[in-house]
Amino acid sequence: MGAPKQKWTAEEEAALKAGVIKHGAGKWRTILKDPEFSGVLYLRSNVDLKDKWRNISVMVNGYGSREKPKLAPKMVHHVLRQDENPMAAGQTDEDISDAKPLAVSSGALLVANPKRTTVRLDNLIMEAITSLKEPGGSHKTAIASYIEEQYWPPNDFKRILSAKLKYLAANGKLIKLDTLGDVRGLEVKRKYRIAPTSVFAERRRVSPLLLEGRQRISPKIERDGFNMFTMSQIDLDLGRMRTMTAEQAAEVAARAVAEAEAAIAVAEEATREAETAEADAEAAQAFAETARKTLKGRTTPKMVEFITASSLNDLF
DNA sequence: CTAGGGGTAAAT
DNA sequence: ATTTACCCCTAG
Repeated sequence: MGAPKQKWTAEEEAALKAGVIKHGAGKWRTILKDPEFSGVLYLRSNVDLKDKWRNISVMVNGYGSREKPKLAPKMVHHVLRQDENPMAAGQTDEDISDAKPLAVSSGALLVANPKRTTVRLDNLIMEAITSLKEPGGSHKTAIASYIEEQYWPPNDFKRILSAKLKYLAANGKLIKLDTLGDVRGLEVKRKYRIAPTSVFAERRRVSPLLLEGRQRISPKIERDGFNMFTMSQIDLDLGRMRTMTAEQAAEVAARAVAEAEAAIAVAEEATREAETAEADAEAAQAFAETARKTLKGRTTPKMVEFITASSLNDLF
């Protein structure tokens, strides 16, 4: 029957949009095979992409290919920014009209369309972060720039953005890095990254062959010798943890995981031969590991369950 | 493979 | 009730 439902995540949507820009609407197989997107879209089929694109289009102007026009085409104030998209060049007219939903979608949504003005700034944020693909996450300013570039946000947008980021971070949808400092010259502090949503919910029907592509979590780091500075920081945090409530500790542990991932992402990006980057990433990972063990060892069953339920397992 | 038409059902 | 994800089918 139907389908148990797997809502499209913001990053999948972003990947789809990016794919359409890069390869054109309709080149779904191509988008899917593109290594740049296969990592995110590996559980979607070409038909899924097509249908999703259809849904997006429908959402934008009351009628896609389906749905009869009940309302006369309202002239949307052309708030649409004729942006300097890479697609302007040598595209067929078909491609241009096909790619329109993307442009209209966001631009119009944010400013013009009265009904959908409330449209998820959340999603824009997610899209920004995933599209920026900055290792370890993105700063508020980068996120703001991205959104401003792509859309036409209201003037008080930055204020709202700040509030929204704070809210999302408090809610666990985003993780704000702050205990880690620089990793190999790259600032990680105050970056926001998308929380590990345990995207590991496996799906039936997924061709095993497609899974080969990319392992979610990082390279084995096989150095020995830890960064002593970071280690003492870890000790400090662990010590503090013992005096916390279960919830607080769990939060810290969860964040530790996120930061370990961030550090690893940064380490992957920053020059491969860099020893210190790896050491830092490893230290962070070790911290998370230790945190997990410590927590497990001393907590109530309920707490262990919480931890397991959160994305800790994805990492280890 | 893609475009669409059309349908079901889960979420909201 | 609407939206949204997914399915299936057919014609190019």
